[in-house]
Amino acid sequence: MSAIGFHPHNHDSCIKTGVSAAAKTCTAQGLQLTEVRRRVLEILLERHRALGAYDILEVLRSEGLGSQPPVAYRALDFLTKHGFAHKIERLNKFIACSDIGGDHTPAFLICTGCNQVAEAHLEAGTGRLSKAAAAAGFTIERAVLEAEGLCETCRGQTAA
Amino acid sequence: MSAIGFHPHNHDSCIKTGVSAAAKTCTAQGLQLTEVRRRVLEILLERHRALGAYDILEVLRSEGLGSQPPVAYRALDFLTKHGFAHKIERLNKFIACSDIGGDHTPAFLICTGCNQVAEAHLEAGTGRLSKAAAAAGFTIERAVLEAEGLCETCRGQTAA
DNA sequence: GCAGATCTGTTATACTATAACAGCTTTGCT
DNA sequence: AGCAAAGCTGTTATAGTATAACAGATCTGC
Ligand SMILES: [Zn+2]
Ligand SMILES: [Zn+2]
Ligand SMILES: [Zn+2]
Ligand SMILES: [Zn+2]
Repeated sequence: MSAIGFHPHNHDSCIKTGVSAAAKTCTAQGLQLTEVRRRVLEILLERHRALGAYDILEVLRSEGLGSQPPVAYRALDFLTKHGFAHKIERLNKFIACSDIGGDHTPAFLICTGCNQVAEAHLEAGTGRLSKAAAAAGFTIERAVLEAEGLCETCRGQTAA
Repeated sequence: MSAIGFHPHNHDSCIKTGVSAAAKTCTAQGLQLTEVRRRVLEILLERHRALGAYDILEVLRSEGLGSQPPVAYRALDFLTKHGFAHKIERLNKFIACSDIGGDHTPAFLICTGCNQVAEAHLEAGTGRLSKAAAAAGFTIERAVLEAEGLCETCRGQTAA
C-alpha cells in the first residue's frame, strides 16, 4: 500500500532481489527467463525509472544483445505479460515492477517535476472504478491507474 | 456516477447538446470554438466512440477543413485541455466527453468485445489512489483511470 | 487602424510499435 | 541419441502516433 519510489535507497539489493524473484517465478511456471529478457529486467531495475523501448534497445545494442526494435519489444511483452514490469501508458514507457511475484493491481504516481514514477499496490476490486463498473454490468479484466502530479520533494521546491 | 455508453439512445440530441454546451463554456471563458475545433467535436460526438487522430484527420480532409496531422492534433489538444474531449491513453484514441461542462475526474470502461468506451464520472480525491498519494505526500494534478473488460452485452455473448 | 495574441496551413521529422519470415534453441518424447 | 513441436531470436520492412518550426491569416482590444 505504501508508495515507495520517491525515497533514496540501496539499489544493488533492488536489482538482485528483483531478478531472483523473477527467476523463481519463471522456474515455478515453466517460463524461460532468457539472456535478453533477464538483461532488460536488469536494465529497468538498474535505472529505477520509466524507460522507453528505444532507450532499452540502445543499451542492448551497446552490449551486442540485439539491435532491432522487436528484440526490445518482445522482451518487454514478456516482462509485462508476467508482471515483472509494467507499461506506463501515459508516458509510453516501461518500468520494473516494484514487487515482483505477487498478483497485484498496480497504480502509478508520476512526478512531473523529477520524472520519477512510484508504484503503489492497490487491492483489486475494492475501489470506485470497480463499483462504477459493477453498476454498469461491466467486468474488469485489466485496469490502468496513473496519477500525474508532484512528489513531496518537488512540491516543496515549487512552493519555496 | 452511472456509466452510460453501452446502451442505445437517441443520438442527434447528444450531438446538439454537446456542441451547445461546449459553445456556452467557450463564450463564458473567452475561448474560441473555431470551425475546425467545432467540427472535430461534432465528429467525435457523431461517431460516439474512440477515434484515432488520423481517423479524424481523414474526415477533415474529406471536408476540406485541413489535411495535415497538426490540424487534427491542435484541435484535439484544445478539446482535451478544456474538457470537451478526452484521450484514452490505453488506445491512443480520443472520445467526446459525455458530460461537457462540469469539472470532473473521468474514468473509462473499455469493452474489448465491441470496442465501445463508456465514461464514468467519479468524485475527485475520494478513492484509493488519492489515499495512497496522500500517504506518500504526492499531489495529484491529473489522473488516468481506464478499465478494460467486457460490457454486459459482450459478456453475455461470450458466456452463451 | 494598429499591435499583440491566437489560430491555421504546411513541410519535415521524430517517436512508438508491429508484421512477417527465416533460422536457432530448448523441451519433451521415444 | 534422434526427432518433432514449441518457443525464442535476428532482420527487414513498414505501420501508426505525435510534434517542431515557420510563414501567413484572423481575431481581439485599444
Ligand atoms: Zn507491479
Ligand atoms: Zn518529483
Ligand atoms: Zn468527461
Ligand atoms: Zn461490449
